[in-house]
Amino acid sequence: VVSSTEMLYAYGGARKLEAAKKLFDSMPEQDLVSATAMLTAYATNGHLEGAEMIFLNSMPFHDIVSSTAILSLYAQTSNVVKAWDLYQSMPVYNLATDTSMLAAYTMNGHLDEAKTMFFDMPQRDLVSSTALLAAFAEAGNAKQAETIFKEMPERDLVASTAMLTAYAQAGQLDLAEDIFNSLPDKNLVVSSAMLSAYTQHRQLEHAKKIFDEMPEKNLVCRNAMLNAYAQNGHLEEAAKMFHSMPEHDTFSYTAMLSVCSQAGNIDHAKNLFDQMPRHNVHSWGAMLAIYTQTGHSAHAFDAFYTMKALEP
RNA sequence: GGAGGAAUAUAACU
Repeated sequence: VVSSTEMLYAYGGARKLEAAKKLFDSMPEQDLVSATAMLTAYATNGHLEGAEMIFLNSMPFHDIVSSTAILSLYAQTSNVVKAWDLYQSMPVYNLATDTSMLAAYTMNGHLDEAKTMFFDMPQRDLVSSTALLAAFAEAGNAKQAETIFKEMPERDLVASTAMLTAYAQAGQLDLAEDIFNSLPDKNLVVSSAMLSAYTQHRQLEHAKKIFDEMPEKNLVCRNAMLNAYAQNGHLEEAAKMFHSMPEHDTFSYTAMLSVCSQAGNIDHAKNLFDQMPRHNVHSWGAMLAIYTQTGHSAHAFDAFYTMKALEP
């Protein structure tokens, strides 16, 4: 059971959900630990139904680790109410549990609840502090983010990235650059954050330089570069970027819809929209912009109401 | 042997 669980964990981390499922189903005995590893594999892939099924049907009982695993998934998938209900029902808490509940707030724009949660927690550490810092960052509150950052006894790359984003959101590009330049080791995430900071401040050349110097690239940083072109009016470069990407997600498509909107190309937009794997408020919002701007008011109303219905 | 934090997209509002 132990070695199979290690394998399960590895499959989960490698996003090999099918392989994980197969292995889990073939295990002669499943225990709470292996079931939690399977739950986490679903969670890593954003698969809420699968994770809930494991949680409800494949666990002899729930401990703090298994409950925290699904709590974290509720946070990621914007299920704040489910997260709170589960959290309430738990007999004991620890730092990871509290931080997951905190993340349910910070990841979904509930800044006031996040603050209350954070200061009511019996313990705080680098991880929980970074969660709140990121919430301040998103709210454009660099001052409060800075307070948290400076009070941290130790900082890591994750915390520094959150602080960089806080400065960028607040329009303090120079301070964001200071953080970036002070880092001895950079990764894909912090470089993407800096890239987007340059995009936001209309410094396309700097954004491109960061992108070109990145030793590894993934979907997120390619989307970020696509948006650097799109948001700075370089429509042809944006299209070229889009077509050169090995894969696309809803972020890539929505960025391209915005390119079509700027180019006034409604037919291409419709094509892209139909190709999208999923539609959400962002894709409908982009279509709304296109319809509004081209005077297709009936379609615009459709898009508007569809969007409203999708809103959480 | 299993759980928590950072980067990318949308009309309007702020």
